[in-house]
Amino acid sequence: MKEKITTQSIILFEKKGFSQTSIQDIVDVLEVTKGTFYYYFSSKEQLLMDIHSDYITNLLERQQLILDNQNLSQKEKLSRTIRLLVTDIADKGPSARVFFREVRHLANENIENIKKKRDQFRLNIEKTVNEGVQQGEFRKGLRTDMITFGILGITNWSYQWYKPDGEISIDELVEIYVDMILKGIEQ
Amino acid sequence: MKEKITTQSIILFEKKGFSQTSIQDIVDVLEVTKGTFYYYFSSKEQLLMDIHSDYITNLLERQQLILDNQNLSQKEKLSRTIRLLVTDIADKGPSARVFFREVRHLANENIENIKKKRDQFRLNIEKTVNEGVQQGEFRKGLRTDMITFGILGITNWSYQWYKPDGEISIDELVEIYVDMILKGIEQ
Amino acid sequence: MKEKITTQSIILFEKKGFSQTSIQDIVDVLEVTKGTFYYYFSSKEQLLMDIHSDYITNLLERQQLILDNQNLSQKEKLSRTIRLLVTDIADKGPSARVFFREVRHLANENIENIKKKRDQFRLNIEKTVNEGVQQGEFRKGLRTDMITFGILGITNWSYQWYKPDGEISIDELVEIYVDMILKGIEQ
Amino acid sequence: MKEKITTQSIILFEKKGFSQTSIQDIVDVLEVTKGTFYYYFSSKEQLLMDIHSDYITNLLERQQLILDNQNLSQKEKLSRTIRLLVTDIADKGPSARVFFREVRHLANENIENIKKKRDQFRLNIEKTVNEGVQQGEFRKGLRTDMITFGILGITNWSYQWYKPDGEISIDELVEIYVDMILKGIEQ
DNA sequence: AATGAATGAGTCTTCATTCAT
DNA sequence: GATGAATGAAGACTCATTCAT
Repeated sequence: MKEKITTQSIILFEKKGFSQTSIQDIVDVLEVTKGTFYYYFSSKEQLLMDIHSDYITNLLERQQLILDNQNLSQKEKLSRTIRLLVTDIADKGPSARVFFREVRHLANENIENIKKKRDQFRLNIEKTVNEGVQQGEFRKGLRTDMITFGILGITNWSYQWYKPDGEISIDELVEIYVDMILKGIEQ
Repeated sequence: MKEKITTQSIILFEKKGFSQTSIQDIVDVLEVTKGTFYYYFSSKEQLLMDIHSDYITNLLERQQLILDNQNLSQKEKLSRTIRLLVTDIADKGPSARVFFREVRHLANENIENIKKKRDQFRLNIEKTVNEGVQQGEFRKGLRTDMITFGILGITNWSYQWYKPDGEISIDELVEIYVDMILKGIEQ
Repeated sequence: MKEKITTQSIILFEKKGFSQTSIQDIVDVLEVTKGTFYYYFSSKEQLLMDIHSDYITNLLERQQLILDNQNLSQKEKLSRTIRLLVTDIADKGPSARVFFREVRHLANENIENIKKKRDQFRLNIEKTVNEGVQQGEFRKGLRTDMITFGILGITNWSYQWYKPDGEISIDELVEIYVDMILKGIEQ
Repeated sequence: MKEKITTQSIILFEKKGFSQTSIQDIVDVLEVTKGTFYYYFSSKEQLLMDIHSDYITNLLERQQLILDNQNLSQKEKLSRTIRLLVTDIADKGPSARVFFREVRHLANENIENIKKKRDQFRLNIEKTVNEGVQQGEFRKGLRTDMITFGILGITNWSYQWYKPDGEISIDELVEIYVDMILKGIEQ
């Protein structure tokens, strides 16, 4: 039941936004009562926290798998990280969108842990770019921190406009963005 | 008074979010009463509509000035458009952030006009890139629609993380992003 | 309206207790809506605070009138204070009972001011007894602080059992208690 | 387990009040579940009833022991009854406080039996005073019913203010009150 | 003897909105 | 132009209670 609530909440939060989704909305779909919700979650915010925490934790784990692979060039690592983010639109679209949109609704105590992991993910990308620079794969003199924000901008913004049933496939999109980004920073 | 309400609302919407800001919050700061608010605006959503409308209209106008300049190459037009977007963070930060974050709260009737202008802005960029391709400034075979979303991703995402009092200036940031984007798509 | 809400609340708090009385109960009787309640009071506890504050402030004022009268002996001052408390059962029964019963529901921030006045009232009695001892009206060696608690016990407890339409009048009760107390402590 | 629940409930009821204490609060401390509670008690009110019933039954028994002692004067009987009540603050503080404060939460059906015993306790005191009057220990013409309420006021009120770790001991307090009361009513 | 899941009615509170003045 | 009073619908959350296991 806890899982059913989480799943349903993600769908509703994505569709209507966190603020616009009431507990009643959630439990109505599941045909249970509000009491049930509060049996599993201490508050609406706690639920959002769980969603965020699950998502970023999983994302970080998958990023780590890429980084741990010693055989990959930095270009390849960066490509795969971009692919990771973009393919999540199709695979975990709602979770991902909720994750990127509703941070604001996490109060200070809760947000710290999430924010730390979020920063970790970003810093991992920055490190990859840095090493790419040192190893001559990317241009010298890049502001790698700003470049990293640029990369995240491209990928994360796609959560705003990408329609899974639109005219372009995820694979094509990944290719286009990888191409644009690598050309943008390589020697 | 109408202007004071708008200005104050933008500040509060940016700080706390649209949903989390009550009419009471707004009028409290201005030391007037809720009745006053409803004298000038028919609803909370109408106010948000006005803010969005003002912002996108102004943005479009300034974009048009760039596009109308016959002496500029497409690269230059694109650079200036990027500059336009990024400098707004510093100059119109709150408005811009409200614009990019709170679209969701506009109901269908209101959103059409805004959306049309928003799309227009994007299509203007796409057209610039297209012409750049035709004139040999940018690579052949680019999916210019996706590239455009990528460019917007880079610029708009900066509204999420840029701190005006941080270690990097707007001008430096513009330079970095123009460089990254142009390198990413030029011949 | 604010006054009507206060008056009605006192009646209901006395009859059913603070916890058992809902805002709905209060506004139902007045045939207004809950919104109205919250237009005048920021919370249920705030209302209780107001009730307590009004009561103790008024009680202190009337006590002060007695103490300021230079012509009275300490015995007389004490008699009049006892009369003050006991007659309030008839005159302000509900307020008084709410005051003596529902202190517990005031959270820490609110209670301080009330508590201070409450203590002031008690200390005023203690001072009267003390002076009575010094002037030879009351016995030497009395623990005047404990005696004061005893006096308050007698009077305040009457709020628990006294029935205005019972077989004994307030005036008779005052006489009995004044007699008992004075005999208990005089030379 | 039943006893553990009762003991723990008394502590919590005293600290937070009956209404403010949830079944969850009680079972949390005992590290059992709500089901367990309802295995032993049919309702929250039933539990409160049990607590009241236990307390007053025990109090009555101990009072009876005093009254049955043929060798005691009425003064002595009264003294011992006062001592009985006041020492309970130290010995059974929480139970006693719950008993004196939370009567209100007993609904009509339950309260009858308790009330009868409560009245019995009071009437036993009244009878002692009456006999004291007849035997010339106390003054003629006393309204013994009101005097009894006065005595109970003094003792019961001490449950409101007495701090076990304060500057006065129970024994001293008993002495002071016995003195005050006896002087107040004796020949 | 005890649990864990679920209920449902109720609680306080918020807030956009209306309207007579 | 602006106010102050009032509304009413909705929101998050609590909690005593039930019951199959």
